[in-house]
Amino acid sequence: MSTERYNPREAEPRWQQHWTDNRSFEAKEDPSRPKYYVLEMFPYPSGRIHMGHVRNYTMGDVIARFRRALGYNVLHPMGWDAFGMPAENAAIERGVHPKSWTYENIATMKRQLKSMGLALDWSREIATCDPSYYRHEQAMFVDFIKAGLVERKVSMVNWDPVDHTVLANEQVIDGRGWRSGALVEKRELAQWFLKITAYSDELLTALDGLTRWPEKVRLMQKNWIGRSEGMRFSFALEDTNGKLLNERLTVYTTRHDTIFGASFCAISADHDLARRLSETDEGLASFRREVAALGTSEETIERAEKKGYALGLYARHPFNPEVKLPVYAANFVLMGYGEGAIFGCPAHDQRDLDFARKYDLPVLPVVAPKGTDAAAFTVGTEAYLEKEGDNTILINSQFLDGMGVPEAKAEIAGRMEAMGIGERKVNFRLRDWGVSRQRYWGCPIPVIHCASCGIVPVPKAQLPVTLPEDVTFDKPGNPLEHHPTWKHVDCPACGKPARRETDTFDTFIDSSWYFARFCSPHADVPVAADAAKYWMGVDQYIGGVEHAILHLLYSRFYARAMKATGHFHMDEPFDSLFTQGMVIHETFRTRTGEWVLPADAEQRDGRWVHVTTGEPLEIGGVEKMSKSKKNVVDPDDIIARFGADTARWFMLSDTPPERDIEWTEAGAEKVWRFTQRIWRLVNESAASTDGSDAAQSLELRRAAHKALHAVTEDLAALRFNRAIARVYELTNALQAALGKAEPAAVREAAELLILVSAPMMPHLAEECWQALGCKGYVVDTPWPKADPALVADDQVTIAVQVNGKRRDEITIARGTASKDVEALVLKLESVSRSLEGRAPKKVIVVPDRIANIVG
RNA sequence: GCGGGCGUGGCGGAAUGGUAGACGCAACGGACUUAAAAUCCGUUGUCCUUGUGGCGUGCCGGUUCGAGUCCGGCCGCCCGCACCA
Repeated sequence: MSTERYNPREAEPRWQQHWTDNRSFEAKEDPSRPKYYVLEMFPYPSGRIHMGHVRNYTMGDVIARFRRALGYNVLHPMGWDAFGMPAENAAIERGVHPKSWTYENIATMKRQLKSMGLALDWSREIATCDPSYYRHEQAMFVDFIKAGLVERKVSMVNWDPVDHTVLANEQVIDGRGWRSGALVEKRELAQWFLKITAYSDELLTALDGLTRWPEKVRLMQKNWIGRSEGMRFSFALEDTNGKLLNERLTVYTTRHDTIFGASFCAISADHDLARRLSETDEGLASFRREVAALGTSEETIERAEKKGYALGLYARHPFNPEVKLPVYAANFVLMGYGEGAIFGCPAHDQRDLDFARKYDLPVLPVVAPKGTDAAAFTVGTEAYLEKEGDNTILINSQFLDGMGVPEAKAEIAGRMEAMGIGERKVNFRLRDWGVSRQRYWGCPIPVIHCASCGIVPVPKAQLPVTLPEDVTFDKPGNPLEHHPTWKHVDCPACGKPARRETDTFDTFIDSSWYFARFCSPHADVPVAADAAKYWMGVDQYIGGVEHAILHLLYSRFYARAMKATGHFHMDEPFDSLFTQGMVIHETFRTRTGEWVLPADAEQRDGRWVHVTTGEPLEIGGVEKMSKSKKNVVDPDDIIARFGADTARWFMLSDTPPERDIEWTEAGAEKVWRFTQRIWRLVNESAASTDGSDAAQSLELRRAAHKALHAVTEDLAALRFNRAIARVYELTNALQAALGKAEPAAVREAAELLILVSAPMMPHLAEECWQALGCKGYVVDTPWPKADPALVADDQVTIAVQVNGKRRDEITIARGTASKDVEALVLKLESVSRSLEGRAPKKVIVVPDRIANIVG
């Protein structure tokens, strides 16, 4: 057979053109057909696509093509998360305008994505930096203001001193800015907030309904929202002389049962009381400065020592007037949670214990395992925390003695409520979402500040508020603030000179509703209801786990906020979520420690050296591909050398999609050879006309239909690596049968091989389809149906065990009755030998699987 | 510290409580070739006394006719959150 090699470089662009000309992937609403919306997290146009994109978009594409073949009306759109700081950094570093930088990147990346042969509907392409997109974002924000979902408050913010902007709590990682890596400082600023906390409970409880989300992601969100049930109550305060003040101290606790173990109270350094007292107490003022300096910095992370400053105030114990609890300002009490004030019970809280030991405060255990002698039970340097299964009771606690913890909590809550000093209260860890950013390349916040009218939303008729293009980046901070004219406008309410808001939105807002915009990307409302009702929710959403909290939580909130303002109809936009693993690669570095690109490393005489310098290289760990470690490969290179199908197939083979996959050159070459093997095999199949072995034909047909059946199930469950293993099996079976099986069987197997591999290698499939002389195109061919009679064998080989150890196997007709199997196995010589003369006590038969003789 | 996940050949990994190691890679042997590459055929968990054999899914124990899978306890690795009262 002298078939020419398959040439992806020639074939792939040709098929891509065919699909484009054919408008194969443009989606139209069609209520008569079942829809399927598959979406991958859209990319930030950073410059070029990376292998992580290749993996992510390949997975989505396989699903899109598979569902389409199954008869679904598939929506598979693509767009650009186009606002963000790298564009401004490019402007600062290279003098390019953020807009042109962004659009050039989009052009490059679009070309790259097209070269992957993705089944995308490009007619729905959106870019979040386009006014036709962000005008709707602004309009919805105005509606959010009216609906009370927006708040402007002065608050302590996380200030990134490198990027000169505010960060949300979610964007501070280990005390550093998520993008700049700079140590975050605390500052007080007036900021715009979206009231995500209004939905805390709702966002939490609705997680239970997201049954097709990874359990891990649901848990992460659950912990992030952080619901806790406790009590808010207040202490009477007195001064050093025992004089009652006309001010009470309110604290939050989840352990009100331990109230008799209280030995101090502590308030945050930012607490209102501490602020006021520091005006006259220089020691306190300096303590407050010290705490502020620590802020969210590294030292805090490394568990700064517990420190406090005694305020000279005492809290009266609500049930024991004899006991006075000294009140401290303390560095470990957070202003943002609960009341910013606590009571300390050292025996049962490690932080409180550390604090008490330092300041020599009493440590009185009040909870102990049942049966413990209360007088003898002490706590040393480790607080006693009850573990699961501990049977604990209250001790040293007057009227609570002998009660269990839940009972004691109920008792205290009841008494405090009766006394009118407190009530049960649910608290959340989740904070409101600060959305103001002091940056240029973002969506302008559509608000005007007027000296007489206050804050005035921009009237919808005046939207969009577009970004000025004539900006400079020669000084730090926000170019919008420096712009000579842009911020000066007349107040829409009174007409007097006023000032535009110069903050822009956090870019997470842009990505919190794009999935809905894709339903009607050209509509003159944010989301056209009919289109959204047809296409939403997203049947399969795919992206990295790194978005498990931020993007996915914001989107869930946004859906609700849009619903509340009439822009959307559902709460949960993503029916099914899949988080794929990263692409990892070996790292190389020189003796001097400089990272080297894999493309510049080569093996000579078993040693790794630099391609041009010949310098010896050390092989480092296999790590996530990153520019800093230079262990990246360029998708363009791979596609140019091997073709898109090879890159796609590699990304799906061997490793389960949720795990990290290691890219290797050798692996890519193997896949490339496999594409040639399929090509050769299909051509040989087309020419195979003289086989006549009926048994081989049946065997091949069985193999083909089994493979089809298995691939169908595996793709539906996103088990791409298993689907691919089944394709290899079919390839092997076809190869073995060539020249022996009848031409019809060979042809059928070849056709099925093409069709089941098509979602993964669409170009090669089309090319093979033509080579085999089939009608039409693979892209228009429905997914085949496996013949059940061929999928199930009529003979099965079952294992025969004696006392759970495999001793033999027998081949019997499928569905043989248990009693017949039993009779059969008891006659086996291997069985009687293994029984060593004992009589069989019992025989367990699992039909078509196994027989186990107990004796 | 809290929460979660994972430990299977030389490697990536298969395995509804039912024949552990599918499939791929690597390695080895052979065919073809002047030679190499490519391709094709075969072997490959491990041990021994090579059998109709023993052992084997991180370690220890349990449930079961039967455990990689379920339960309990360790060990190791990975991830998320982290002074949240």
